[in-house]
Amino acid sequence: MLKQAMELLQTEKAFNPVITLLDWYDLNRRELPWRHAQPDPYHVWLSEVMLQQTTVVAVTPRYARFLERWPDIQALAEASLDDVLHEWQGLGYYARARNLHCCAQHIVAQDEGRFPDTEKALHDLPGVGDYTAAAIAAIAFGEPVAPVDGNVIRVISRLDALEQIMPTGKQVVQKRVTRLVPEDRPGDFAQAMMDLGAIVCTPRNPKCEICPWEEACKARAGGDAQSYPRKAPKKHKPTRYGVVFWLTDRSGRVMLRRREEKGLLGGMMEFPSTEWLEQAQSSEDVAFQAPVSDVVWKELVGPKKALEAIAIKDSHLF
DNA sequence: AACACGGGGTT
DNA sequence: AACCCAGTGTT
Repeated sequence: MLKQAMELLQTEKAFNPVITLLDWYDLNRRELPWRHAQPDPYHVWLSEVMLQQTTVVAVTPRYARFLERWPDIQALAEASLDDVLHEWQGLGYYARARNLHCCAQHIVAQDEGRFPDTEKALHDLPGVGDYTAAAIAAIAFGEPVAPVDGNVIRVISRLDALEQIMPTGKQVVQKRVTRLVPEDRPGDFAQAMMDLGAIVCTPRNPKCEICPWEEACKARAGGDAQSYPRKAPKKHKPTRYGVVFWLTDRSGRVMLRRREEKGLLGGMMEFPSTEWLEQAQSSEDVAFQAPVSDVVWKELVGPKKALEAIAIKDSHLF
């Protein structure tokens, strides 16, 4: 039929964003430790949780160590929470490690070790939200769903020049990207979207010249891709200042204290410090808050950088 | 909708 | 020094 031939011709010529993206992904496929042809759900789960708010560079060596120590979910379930938290040390968001351990025990005990295999079931796990449930479902089980993270929000906002304020308008992105998911390669599509956002469609100075979607991108056409996604003005977070105390005894041991069980870094050890206020305190106020008073405190001038590192000046952290 | 939760990066 | 980045859970 002539009509069919015309349609075929058109589909061949028309720009197909999904095909174009998957071709780009296949050409640039990065070999990462958590990439496999037949991904182990446990591996995908661990990598996705570890990658929450954490860079690939930071995750790569830690992921390898973690799997070496606990190669499967049974092994993780048998580990002590303390060991898991120590293995997680330095990665931040320690609730992730607690949830991981809790999930492992639950799955091994209640479900005979059978890993939840649908987006819906995955979402019930503590520490697995919208993004991670969709990511595991697509990558490990081939379910045609689309994880939406910051990368995907950025890529889709630019593709369609969405004026919705993000992340409030995340639903619009979710619907749009879900329509794009190819039935045959949902996992590759998910990873390709995130790679595109991480490598090409970056928050600042996006590399539009090498983007597989350049000709389709509305924001690019408008000449200001970087201004997407639209965002609400952020609240001011004032810097807070404090002093950390470094106290050693004759054998060189350093004084630590344990934080409250609830709240930030609950139950973990820290250096004694003053309150954290928006204005630097007087030396009298600092001395009053010192853990011991019958010593002569010396201000560390040389290693001040180290002190700053310990103090973590970032206002919203302390 | 706003905030808490740690770590990293760029300007 | 100031700013940006951004999943999950709680409120």
